Amino acid sequence: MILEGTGRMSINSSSNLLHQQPSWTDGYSTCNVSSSFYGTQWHEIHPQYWTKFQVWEWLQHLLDTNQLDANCIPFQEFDINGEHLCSMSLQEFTQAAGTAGQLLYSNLQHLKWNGQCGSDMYQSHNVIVKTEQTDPSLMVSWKEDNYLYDSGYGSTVELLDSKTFCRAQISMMTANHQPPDSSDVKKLQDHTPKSHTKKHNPRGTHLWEFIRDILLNPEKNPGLIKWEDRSEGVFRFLKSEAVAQLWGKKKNNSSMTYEKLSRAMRYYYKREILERVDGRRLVYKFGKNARGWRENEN
DNA sequence: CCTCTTTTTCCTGATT
DNA sequence: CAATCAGGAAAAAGAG
Repeated sequence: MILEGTGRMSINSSSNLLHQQPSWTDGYSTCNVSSSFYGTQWHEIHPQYWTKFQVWEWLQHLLDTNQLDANCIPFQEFDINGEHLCSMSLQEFTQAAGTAGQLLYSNLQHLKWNGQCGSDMYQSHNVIVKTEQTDPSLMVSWKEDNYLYDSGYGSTVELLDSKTFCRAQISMMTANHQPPDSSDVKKLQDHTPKSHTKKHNPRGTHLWEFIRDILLNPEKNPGLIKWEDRSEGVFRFLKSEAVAQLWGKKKNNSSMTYEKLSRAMRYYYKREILERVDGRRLVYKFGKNARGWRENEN
């Protein structure tokens, strides 16, 4: 049902299978169950919007759930907000947190792309809780993606099960959440800039953000889009139809095409989210109203 | 149910 | 020629 599967496109799964997990932020809106307990917290909004404090909450949470020693993670190294955090590469994480960097990076990537999963997961708060620590297997699963992206010419997007991983993650997250008194968490529940609810869509479900995040995740970007000029925000679609398929998958619309996606992109010109780059096909440039794409943006 | 914004569809025509 | 680019129009989707 959810699958497109219409044999319209060939499934050339033979070529290099690349990982792709396009649906970041998917579950944030629906995962508000715990807000009644703790107020808005780091796990309720996209990492991109975390405050410095929420970044720490997240770090603390990882320490807790993984039963790590506090000195495993140099908090000082993470005196940064979510936007900055999201822009960090695996190398930077490793550099900042040593071996734990791997874990941090993996977890963050998962959060970025998977959000908090469906609300249904959260319901199981105290029911399912399979008490799975972050054992090696789970760590590995985080590193794998939930989707296999086949970048073959036919641009077929094949999705494998993602709920599995979400479930694993949620169970991990909830496992250690005993009653709502858990130490640190509740002390600061006000830090979330609820203000993101300003206009529309507080989370990142917009097309330009989707594009931006593909760009920002080189590890997960199998040559779909490439920076032409990183500092200027100029980028180029390498596989236009493949990106469109990915976008379509995210929107559960199997008939998305680059033709249609590009129309939406063109609407961004007027809003200055994108700037026109003429003469060059498949090339776009982030405009002044696009946020979060710069390397050192704050 | 209504309003406003964003995205999707479709289309005609121009460019590359 | 096939892909893109350009926008106008209008419908569909989402968020409030």
